[in-house]
Amino acid sequence: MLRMSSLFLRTLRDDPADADVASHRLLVRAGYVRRIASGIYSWLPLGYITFRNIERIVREEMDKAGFQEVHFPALLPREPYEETNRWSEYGPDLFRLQDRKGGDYLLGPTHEEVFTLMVKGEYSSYKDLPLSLYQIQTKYRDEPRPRSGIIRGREFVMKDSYSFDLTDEGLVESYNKHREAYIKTFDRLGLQYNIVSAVSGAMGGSGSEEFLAPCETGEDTYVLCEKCGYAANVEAMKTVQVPVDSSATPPLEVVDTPNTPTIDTLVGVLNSQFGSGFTSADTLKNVLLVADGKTISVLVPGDREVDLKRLGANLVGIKEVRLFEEEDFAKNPAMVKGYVGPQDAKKHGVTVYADPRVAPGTSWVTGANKKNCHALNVVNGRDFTVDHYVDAAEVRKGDACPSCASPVIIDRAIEIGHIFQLGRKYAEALNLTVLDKDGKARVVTMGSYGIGVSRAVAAIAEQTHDEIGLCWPAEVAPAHVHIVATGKEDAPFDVAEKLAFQLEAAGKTVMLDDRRDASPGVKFKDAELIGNPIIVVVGKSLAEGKIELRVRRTGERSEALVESACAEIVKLLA
RNA sequence: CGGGGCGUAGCGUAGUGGCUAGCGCGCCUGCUUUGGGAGCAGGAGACCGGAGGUUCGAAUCCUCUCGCCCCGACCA
Repeated sequence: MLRMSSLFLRTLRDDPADADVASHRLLVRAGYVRRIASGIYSWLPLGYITFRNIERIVREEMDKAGFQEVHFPALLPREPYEETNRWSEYGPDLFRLQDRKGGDYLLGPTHEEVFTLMVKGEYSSYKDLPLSLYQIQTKYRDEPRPRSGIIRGREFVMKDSYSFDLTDEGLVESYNKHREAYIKTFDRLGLQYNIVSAVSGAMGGSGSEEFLAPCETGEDTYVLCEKCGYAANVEAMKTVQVPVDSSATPPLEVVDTPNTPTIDTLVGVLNSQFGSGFTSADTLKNVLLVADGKTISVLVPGDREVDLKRLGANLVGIKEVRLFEEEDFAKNPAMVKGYVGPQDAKKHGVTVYADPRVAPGTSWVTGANKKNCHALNVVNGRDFTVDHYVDAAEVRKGDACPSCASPVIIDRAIEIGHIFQLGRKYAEALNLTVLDKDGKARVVTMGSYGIGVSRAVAAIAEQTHDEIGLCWPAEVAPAHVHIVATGKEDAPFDVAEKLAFQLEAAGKTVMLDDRRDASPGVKFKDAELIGNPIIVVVGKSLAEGKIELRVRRTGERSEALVESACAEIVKLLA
């Protein structure tokens, strides 16, 4: 039982000045967490109880699925990360440190290497597979900019699992088992979420889905089709390409368009000189970039920007992309800034990428590769060649759903889980093989699955809070029932305590406000701020042998006789 | 790393060259009060983020520095 009279808790009346998002503000105000450095938080009793409730649910669902828990150190040696190249590839986001002998260590940002090595050390037969291991561990990432309180910290707790299989089919099966376990976990946590297809990005691998909890303050943007349920991270959103018959398009024509280095100025001149009706969507934007040192161009319709994040995620085999700068133009005199067109790309050795919207047969106004000149009727496939199609244009609300063509919406969310089929990258790098039936060594294929445990505290707070405070689902709340005793007589305090014992005997957790010196108003405000699902008030109506029951979420109030109160409360919680 | 903002008591803040740094919340003591962040009286608590400088005099002006928050870049 948590007794408010002795609980290590001080609630704040004012919002902390450095907290912006609701979860951060309320978790601080209600005395759940305190910031100790940028992106690093301490958990106070209420916060830690809530945290452990979430951790418990995650653990239970992992165990039910047959995954086995292990525990690795957070402090790790450099070598394994050297072998997979991540000591250097992870860059400045990795917390590195040295021991007294000058040996390099790191604080684990994720644990693929050590899991792989552990399995390698123990298992060597296909008969031992499939296998799924998990741990719940503190992770460290020196984020360039920690933000939003608990949502993106530099120290956070994550449940990460890894599956090990002999075959690709086995991997899919393990992946699906995790997917099921995640659904059960997040359902129990009371989170609303969407499962969206994602690109696996820096980690490599193929199939990948994210569990996103929609909320205003989320930092992930995703696309959702309300009609058919298609959901995808913007990076992973596919654009359906519709080729066009161009046989009737007049031949390419170069025209003078003085002082039109931008799409806007170009459209203006086109409409004044070549009849009206031109819009930016009729023009072709030719964005030059340097990809791993080579010049590439990316074509998108003139009314859209190139989404560099999306492009980067979809460019296969390219590590680093940056925009052309002045000095790049200076080095490449054939590229006329503001008047670039794809017509001569081949000649200059420029690889041409195009968003699928720039479909074969479509006709455009684009640069003529000559200052103050543009070309009309430039047809894809006739006047220029696209080397690769890549989803690169910004995604907008109303774009066509790739599966049913209805307009999609765009929403924000917090990423609470990520599952993906890692494949053989780490097993290969660390030489994790098992002998198959024929006695031949075969590289194991892996899956990797994460749940942000500490982040889930914030995500639930974001989705469930209201104007007056936190508002937890029963299973994660610090207590199922928050009993407030009011008045200066002993009676309400005695009745409240008795009820608390009854509830505990019935398997419910209880927080009892037994403070003698706090006024009823303070107790009510605190109860609402702390956010336990049922608030019980023992006070005035005790004269008639009654107590008051309130449901925090709905604000519903009812009365119950003291004798039947426990049963009523248990019923309310069911 | 670029842009913006902010560091004054545990928390929220006022104070733009002049007396002993002010207020609210919280905390301590006493009395009163007990169904919506109570009232009165008394009290403790601040080297004004740090260093250097200008000045008769600096929380206040200048330089440097450290830290924090937000937007972007980056990252999952």
